[in-house]
Amino acid sequence: MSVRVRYAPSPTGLQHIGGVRTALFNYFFAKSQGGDFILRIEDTDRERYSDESLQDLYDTFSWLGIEWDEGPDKGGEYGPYVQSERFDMYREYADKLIAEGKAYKCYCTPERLEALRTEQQKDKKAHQGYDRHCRDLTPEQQAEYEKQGIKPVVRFKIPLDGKTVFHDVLLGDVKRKNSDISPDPVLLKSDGFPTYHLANIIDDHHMNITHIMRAQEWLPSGPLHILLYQAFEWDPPTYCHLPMVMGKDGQKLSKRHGSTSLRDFIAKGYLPEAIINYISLIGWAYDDSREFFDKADLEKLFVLEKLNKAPGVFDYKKLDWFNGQYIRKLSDEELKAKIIPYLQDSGNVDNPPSEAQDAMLNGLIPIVKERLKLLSDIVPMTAFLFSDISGYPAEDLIPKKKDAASTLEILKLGRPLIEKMAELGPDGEAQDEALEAAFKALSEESGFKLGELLSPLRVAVTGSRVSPPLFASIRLLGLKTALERIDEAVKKLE
RNA sequence: GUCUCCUUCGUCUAGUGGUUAGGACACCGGGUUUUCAUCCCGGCAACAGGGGUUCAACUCCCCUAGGAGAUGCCA
Repeated sequence: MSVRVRYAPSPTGLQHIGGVRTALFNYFFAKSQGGDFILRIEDTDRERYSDESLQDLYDTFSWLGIEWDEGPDKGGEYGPYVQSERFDMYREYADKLIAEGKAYKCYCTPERLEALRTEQQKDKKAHQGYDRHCRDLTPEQQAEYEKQGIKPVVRFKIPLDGKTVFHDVLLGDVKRKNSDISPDPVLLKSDGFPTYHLANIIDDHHMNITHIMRAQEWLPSGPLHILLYQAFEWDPPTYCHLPMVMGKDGQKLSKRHGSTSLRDFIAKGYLPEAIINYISLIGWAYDDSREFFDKADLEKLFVLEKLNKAPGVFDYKKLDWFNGQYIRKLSDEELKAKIIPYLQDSGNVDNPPSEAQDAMLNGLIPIVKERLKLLSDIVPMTAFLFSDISGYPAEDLIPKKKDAASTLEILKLGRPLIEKMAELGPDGEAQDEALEAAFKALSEESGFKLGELLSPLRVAVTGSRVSPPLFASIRLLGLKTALERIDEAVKKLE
């Protein structure tokens, strides 16, 4: 039987690292096995549902370049792939369970359940959860509740004794006493919608899903799901509970740890290649040394056997490092295309870029490429080219161990060389080398170190002690503006 | 509280009875460099603890401790 796996997100929020990791692992497993990857929308929570999250799902995966073989937008022979469109099915199966005595209607109000829960928490009762109040209602009692117009939920009868075991590819056999399983979970809500547990089992069965790969937070639901498969007399799929992704403090990754939604990562300028590569390495490793994998590699190399059991901490710094690596692998043209939107958003470049701006961009790419970690870094890194920089403190102009007077001297010494840069050679590396030679000569002649000579000029031109290479920056800025800035620096010191 | 899962450098990990316990990120130092970054070199740093099993345990078993997750008409 060929492998069929699914990613089944609920459109109640933005796609986040954890969900995407689960999707990726499912996808890579399917592809490595020559199987199919299916997308199913689990929109049974109509209170938290939002169109925006649904759109975000599509946007995120299209950005990642991950495609499913079957899904709402693609079709397929097992559709519909949206649970709200499979509504009737769930009701029928719930009724079937009731008829067979495997489930029952419960008329308890949310208020009663809430009160029950707080009381249990207060008393630290050994067993928490529903007290099975309605499990054995007489027909008369049921009729009474019905008469009151209470809309019941349908609950599953968890066996009172015995135990349930299921096999997990990663974890082995997971055993649990039935008395420890959440007492009689809700299958059908009072609004007629199924809960995750019911819909999930029914759909996975009908969609012929062979492997369930989901985060370990679902592990406690495993026995319940097995019991449900047994109740329907269906064969359960193979389970594999993936280690969870944690924040720095070891808790489940969440917003307070930093960005978690892919939308945030995209906005900051992470590349899909970096995200895919890094995320795939949380809880999975190929061998003892290889760490670069692209999508195609993982489609071939991913194996369940290499999965780790322990949860992994999401390391933003390592992701940054990967991103820098992937930025450097980009061609100048590719990087330029990716950077333009950031410059446009900041208002520094027109849409589309003017001819002059385009030329400037071409010159910019080579000098920023190995300095970028995030694409968005381009904005602060090049701010001096687009806006006034005169706000820097005068002290910044003064090199270490020097004073204002000698700095003034340095600026006056350096200015003529800059002014004549065009005469030293054509724009580009040749000019850089000639200028550098000129400054080295000046250094020997004047006794100032090369760094001491260039630092004040750098600050004068860029407003910062840290910048892209000075000479190239001056060419991009324009010689005229650069000289004006040097003159302003001189005034600042005087 | 109860149940379940987990436990190798700060972090991600390699390791399947005999290794100087390897790699990467981070960090620290050095080199290249007009600053920064890149790049190169070097360093730091781990088998949670205690019992077994065995000639031999990071590797197998048990206990303890710690961590996490679940305990919803959310998924």
